[in-house]
Amino acid sequence: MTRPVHRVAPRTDGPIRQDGLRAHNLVLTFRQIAGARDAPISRSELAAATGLTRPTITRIVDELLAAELIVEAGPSRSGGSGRPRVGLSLARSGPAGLGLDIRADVLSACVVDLTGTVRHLEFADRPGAGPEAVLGGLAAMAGRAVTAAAAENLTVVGVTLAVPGPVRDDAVVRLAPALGWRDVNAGAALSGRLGLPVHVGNDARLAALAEWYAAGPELRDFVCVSGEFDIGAGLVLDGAQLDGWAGELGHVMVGSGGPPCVCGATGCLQCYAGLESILAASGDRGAGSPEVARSPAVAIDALVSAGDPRILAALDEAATALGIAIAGLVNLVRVDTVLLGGGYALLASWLIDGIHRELRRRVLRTGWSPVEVRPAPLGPDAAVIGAALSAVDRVRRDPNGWLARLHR
Amino acid sequence: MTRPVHRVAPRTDGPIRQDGLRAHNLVLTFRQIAGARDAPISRSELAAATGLTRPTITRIVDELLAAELIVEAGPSRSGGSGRPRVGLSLARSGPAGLGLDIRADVLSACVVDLTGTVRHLEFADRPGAGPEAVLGGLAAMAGRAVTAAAAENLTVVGVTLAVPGPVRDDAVVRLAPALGWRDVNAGAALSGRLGLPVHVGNDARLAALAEWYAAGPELRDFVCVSGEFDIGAGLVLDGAQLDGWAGELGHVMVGSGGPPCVCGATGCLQCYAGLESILAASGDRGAGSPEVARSPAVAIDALVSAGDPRILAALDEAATALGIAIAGLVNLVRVDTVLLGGGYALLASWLIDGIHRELRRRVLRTGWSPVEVRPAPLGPDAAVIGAALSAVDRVRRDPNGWLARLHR
DNA sequence: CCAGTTACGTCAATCTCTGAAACAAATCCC
DNA sequence: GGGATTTGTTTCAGAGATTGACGTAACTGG
Repeated sequence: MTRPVHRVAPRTDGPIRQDGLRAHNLVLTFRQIAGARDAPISRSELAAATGLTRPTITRIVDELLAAELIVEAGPSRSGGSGRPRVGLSLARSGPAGLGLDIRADVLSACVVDLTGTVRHLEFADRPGAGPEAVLGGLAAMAGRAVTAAAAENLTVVGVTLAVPGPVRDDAVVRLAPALGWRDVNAGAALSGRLGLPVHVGNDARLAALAEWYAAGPELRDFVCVSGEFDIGAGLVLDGAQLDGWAGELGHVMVGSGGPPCVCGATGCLQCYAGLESILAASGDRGAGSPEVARSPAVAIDALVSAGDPRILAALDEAATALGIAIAGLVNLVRVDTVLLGGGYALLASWLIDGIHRELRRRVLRTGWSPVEVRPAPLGPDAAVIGAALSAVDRVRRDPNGWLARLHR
Repeated sequence: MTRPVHRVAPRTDGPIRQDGLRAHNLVLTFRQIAGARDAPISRSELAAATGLTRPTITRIVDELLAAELIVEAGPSRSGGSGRPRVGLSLARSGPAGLGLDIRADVLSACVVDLTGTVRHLEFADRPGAGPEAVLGGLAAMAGRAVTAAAAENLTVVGVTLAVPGPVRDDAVVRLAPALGWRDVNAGAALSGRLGLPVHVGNDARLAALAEWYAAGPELRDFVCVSGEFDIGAGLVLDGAQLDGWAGELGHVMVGSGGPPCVCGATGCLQCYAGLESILAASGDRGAGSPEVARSPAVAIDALVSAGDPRILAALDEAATALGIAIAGLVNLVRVDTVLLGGGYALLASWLIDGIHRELRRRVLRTGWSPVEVRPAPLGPDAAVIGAALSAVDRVRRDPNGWLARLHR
């Protein structure tokens, strides 16, 4: 029986030589182990799942064990007779990823190990001034996180910073209106301070990665809509995240007229369904205050609990706008699930019906294959966690790099 | 120097054995030859491009020559001294693909060879009645095309039918309002009559494939918007077509109110920018008549030439609507080129400015990386040609299947 | 306690590519 | 015409990887 995994097949570009073959099969085996997640997988099962023979699996497993990328669990058998199978699973020590995130009023840092488990999660107030101060704060947090990781036998192999906005070359923040950043080379700045490779990624994309890990392999085709001020959509399609996906959902047109968006156009989704816009539409009460800035979703939730009728109307309007934008997305991309992430996770119960209504109206496909809309379990922390996962994911995708490090 | 190719890397899912290695390197070499297109490539260049050694290339090339998948061109050298290099290029006989398309009032069939050259293109009136009559007409055309291909030493290895609408399992037409079809298993029906594997694909997707071939390897990230009544968008991203891309652009919302669309909602792009809608908006003159049905784009063009002011207004409105929808798409997917295909190719000069205007307004990215909009060279025939290409593409992607056929 | 069963490890055989070298072929340049 | 140059073919030994067969380990059930 083939076990489900996130992605089995390594991509081999270029010629394969004998050693390339070896590397390929090692990656294949490793991913199978990673895909097994909670349930440790035995050597025989690996042989069946990968199509390799048992001797080959033995050799590869030995190599992975020597590198301490995987560990042998105690003998665990499902029932039959015979020698019990030895479970193999990812090591909980060794390589780790460090994620950083900048939210409205708070910085966060997160360390995950190879298994995707969160081992460290820390928050700090966000320094108000320009990029320099923020990057300094992030670097300090990152330093603390690296030592905390080392104390648990974890080696941080890479850092990823999540930012709300488009990114160029995995390093330069093109434009992040929520931060007031424009063409900031955050990758180089942090990399210089930390002495580690730093990638910069879009927060919605990274949030989708975290939700994907958390949800398990059944979730193969979905978007995760998230954001506080900007609205982004992370995509997983056919069990993979897509290079070339921009996901700037916030600037999809959902209505005519209205106030101009930061982008200059009118009718952008953000102006109807951004959390700040929802607050403003509900009567502007408290918008701009510190506690609202810290978490506008909580502020909205509080208003709802207080029974404010205007916030319900604003949420309804936001749901319609989100529904229209998501309908456009779902018409273009064949996903079967929509996760409401970030701040929307908290507000999902007031949004889902309205979104569903628009999807049913505007997406032909819902007639024969329904689209599910549900809150994303990780909520606002998804982006940091996703950033950390993306950093360690490089080892997961190609463990040969980690092996090479040991042979030196 | 590495030559540009559409996609160099074969995707190898599953384990690689020693013989798999051999197959992999053969595919690699074959694709390099296919990618060279017009300019034949020599064995030495292949060695340099693939990273394999010359003896290995010699062996692989011998195998491909024996299978008659490639041919040696006359000695062609670029200038230096020494023995002239022998150019290798794809054979113009051997495997071929057959494409079928159903347009408003006309059926078409097309045969392309391995090189992607159109070797046969035929049109026929579309029988009016239900799916059965249409499929019968297609089967008859397909039969003629297969014999015509055989006369030129071509073996049709697969058939693809293009339909305007979503398709399930490469075989069943989910819904094609323009044809009045719903859940028609066209794949099984045609396959039964022809005795060949028949796949069914979305016309916009296949049109994008054809335009991609025609444009050459520089075009790596684009959408091709096309359609007569329905509007679809085919996508090529990062040099590959995407499984999971639906591309139903026609039902993206671009305005509020207006008449209800066939999908039930209001404000769909199709209602503003469908060719029939443009005609209707211009004063409904001749809409529904046979010559308009045969080619609404030609009818529109004729009105423009006649200096009708209302058609210009309708085109301007259509351009704005297209611009809004395409802006939404471009916000989600990082493409740098938009091709106006199908009927829009003919009308491009009256549409491009309006589309550009909306893109500049609504797509953040245009500030630093401009998006080009231009007519698609193949126009309305792109879908049939793309269908034929997609059929022969299976051999191009994995020539080992064709080799195995010979060894039997 | 022993047979049956399943899991895992070891060994020679086989396959493919590499690298070097020698060689043949075809052209350019002097 | 002869030398230089580049391309393509052939040969050989060698390395690396997988396979297939056999042997060993460990547990269940009677």
